[in-house]
Amino acid sequence: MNYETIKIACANCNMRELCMPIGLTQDELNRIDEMIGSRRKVKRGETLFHNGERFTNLYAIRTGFFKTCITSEDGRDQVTGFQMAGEIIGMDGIVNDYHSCDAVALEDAEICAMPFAQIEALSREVNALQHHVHKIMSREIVREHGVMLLLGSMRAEERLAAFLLNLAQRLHSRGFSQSELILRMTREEIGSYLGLKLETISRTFSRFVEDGIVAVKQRHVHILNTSALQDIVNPK
Amino acid sequence: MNYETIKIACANCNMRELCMPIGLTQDELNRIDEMIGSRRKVKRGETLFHNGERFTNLYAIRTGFFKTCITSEDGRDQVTGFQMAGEIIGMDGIVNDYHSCDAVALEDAEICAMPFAQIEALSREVNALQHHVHKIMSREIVREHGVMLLLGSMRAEERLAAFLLNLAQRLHSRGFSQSELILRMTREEIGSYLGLKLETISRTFSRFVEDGIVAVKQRHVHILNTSALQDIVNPK
DNA sequence: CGGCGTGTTGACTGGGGTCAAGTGACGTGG
DNA sequence: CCACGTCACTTGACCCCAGTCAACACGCCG
Repeated sequence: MNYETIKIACANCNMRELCMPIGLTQDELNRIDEMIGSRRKVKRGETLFHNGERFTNLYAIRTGFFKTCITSEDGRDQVTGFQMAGEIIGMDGIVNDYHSCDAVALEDAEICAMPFAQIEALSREVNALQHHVHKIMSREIVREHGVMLLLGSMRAEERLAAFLLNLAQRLHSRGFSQSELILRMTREEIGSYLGLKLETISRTFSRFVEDGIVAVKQRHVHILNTSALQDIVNPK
Repeated sequence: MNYETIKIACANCNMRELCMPIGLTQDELNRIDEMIGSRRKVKRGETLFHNGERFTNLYAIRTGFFKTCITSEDGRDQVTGFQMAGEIIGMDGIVNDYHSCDAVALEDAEICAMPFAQIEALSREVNALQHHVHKIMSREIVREHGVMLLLGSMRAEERLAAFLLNLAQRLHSRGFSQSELILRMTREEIGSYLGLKLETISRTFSRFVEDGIVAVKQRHVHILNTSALQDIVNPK
């Protein structure tokens, strides 16, 4: 049996509590299940959608890790976020019916494509779904406020510390260790997200290692002193 | 008759095409009218809502000018946006039922408070309203992507040039001159938004004046050479 | 008229960018 | 299984843009 054809119901998906509203009736869950058009694999390096592509779906990440990035007219690149299992991407496309950023898999991934027209139709009938969609978009707006604060007023050490804490916290809430993590992105991609150059990321990692705050071996990061990181982000 | 009590119907509001979906029937428009709870004045310097306040409404700006800003634990301040007539604010509050930023009037303003619960209820029945709400939130997400690009990869001149062009464009689409504008915010607030210090804003303005790109007299800005500004934003 | 908030300008500093060299991990193909 | 090439990363030297600190100017309002 080809794994790709298995239809895993939302009801049985271990990401459900992250990407679906809670407290749905069985009937409502079934209807959402029907809405999910296709589950698809995206190989590392492939794009799930790209700038200029017609918008039709939101995507729920089942497994894997993505980055989203925009490119300005003159070729500047900016990573706007890193997304992991249970998170929803594609909302940039709603406003103009075209995506305005690229979503690239940083490791092999599986996603659920959810036709947005059907999300809208169903959320007219299932209040919890409607409110959930609003919350997801609001959450993204608030997250971006935080990134603006980081980009607008933090120094390199503070940015990287905040980045590591955020990643660790999100991984932890998915059942992974809160102190050990594997970076799925390059130093350059971290730098782009944080508004820094890759050399600065590298140097800042080295300083953290010197100070005994983290241990770094390639993309394996071990956070040795969480509160020191927190003190860097929020100097008293 | 007290002006504050006048109820101006959405149907007659000259901001309608900016904050409302187009193509509504008269009946739908009337229902939206009923939804608008209160029209209220906010004096310059007053806050419309603030961080930590319970979220109940979205607000449509009828007249006036606002800034939204967040404050980090250690007291850092970041202006996350400037909003003008026809724009909707308050969407940060949806995700947690509490606002996570402050909205401060930079000039005397009038707003329409729209109870979000009623927006949700009505948008279950009026498809155009539902889609409009989604588009507004998506637009905000995309706008913030642009700010991230600006903060993450632009130099001071580029940031200020992009800021001025954006302001001028938005004012122009509201029927104002596309070359003359009055800044409603201080240099410090511009700086906060652009991730720069007020001295840098001041110096960059001076350089633009030297180069004959703009004329500046206090908060009155006259854009003399739009394409020069565009070249600064997008160096070829 | 005087005081304060806002803006301008100068001198100096420093954090992060730039450029360059070198190292190490990994995958591919012989 | 090893040689090689590529890509990612690290580190150093130097530079420059924006931050910092400080003095001063201007306009507004009491």
